Amino acid sequence: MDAKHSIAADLLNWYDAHRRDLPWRAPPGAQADPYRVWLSEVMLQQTTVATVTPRFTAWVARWPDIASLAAADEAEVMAAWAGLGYYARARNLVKAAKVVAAEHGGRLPDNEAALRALPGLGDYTAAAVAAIAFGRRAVVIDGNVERVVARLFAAAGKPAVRAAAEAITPDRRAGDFAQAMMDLGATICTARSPRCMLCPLAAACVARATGAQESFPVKPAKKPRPQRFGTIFWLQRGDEVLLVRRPARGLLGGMRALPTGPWGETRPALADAPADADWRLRNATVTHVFTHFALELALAVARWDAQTIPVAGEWWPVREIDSAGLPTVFAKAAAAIRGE
DNA sequence: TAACCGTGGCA
DNA sequence: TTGCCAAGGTT
Repeated sequence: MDAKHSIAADLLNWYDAHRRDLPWRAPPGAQADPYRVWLSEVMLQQTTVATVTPRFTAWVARWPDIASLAAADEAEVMAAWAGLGYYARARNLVKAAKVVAAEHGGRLPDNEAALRALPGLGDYTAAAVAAIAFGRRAVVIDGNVERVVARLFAAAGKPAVRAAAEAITPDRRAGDFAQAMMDLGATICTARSPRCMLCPLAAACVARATGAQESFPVKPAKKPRPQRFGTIFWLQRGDEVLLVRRPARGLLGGMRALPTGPWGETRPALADAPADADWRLRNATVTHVFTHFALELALAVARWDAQTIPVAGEWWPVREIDSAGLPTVFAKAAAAIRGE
């Protein structure tokens, strides 16, 4: 057995003894449900296992298979995703479920290329589903694999990492191999302070040999995060507050929301209010950090006494605001206004 | 290619 | 407190 086969064998042996028990994983040797594998992979995109686990369980209780998801009410789906972030994932889940229902007989395609063509499945997710759900040999590269492989071979740059990952991916048990790499990356070969003393691959690790494990993978410098400002408009009629639906694309796309003016580089006042009302600006502000900018929101509050609705939207019971499926930034604003 | 796209936990 | 980090994808 050569060195590269030995890596896969050693890793799989470690996996058989130390694999994490996760709700989307089938018991050892059993066939995984492709829908659950797909759903978990999408939920786990840039999202921790701890965050995903309860959301996954609730999701499959509500939409247990692809057919139910393809027929789901999109507003309910978006509300169910609220708080998880990267909301295009939820929109693409429904889109892909409809494609699978209409064009694939209701079953996920069982090969990487066809999976890759579905919305929301990129190189990583298509490979992961092909390997984990269908036992295909696929080169699965996520952040964990990139880190593990970069350290194992002191590989710098994505092409070098991919070549190395391709070389060590076994023909058999490719799905277990991928999950083993991810478990190793999540529990042993961590980004900070890796536990090399516990690593089943330590003897083969090039970076470890020179003490350079924390220098891999090589990360590009990050750009500064700009500051933006905006105003949230809380319009209350009796015990209800005005909620709107954000545009289908872009930031928080398709999500229920509190009305807000545009977010710019200077502090706005009461421009772009959804109604001509007696707006009062609160002293407190709400801050929220997105991936690529930080936001400071002023809070404007007014009453609305007419029976009409000033803009396209809905009156929502304030007492039930937590069930509206608001993204976190709006949930924060609602909590701040109600708490005062 | 690089910008855009969320959130919560942790050192 | 601030920045980093987590099973990435789309345009």
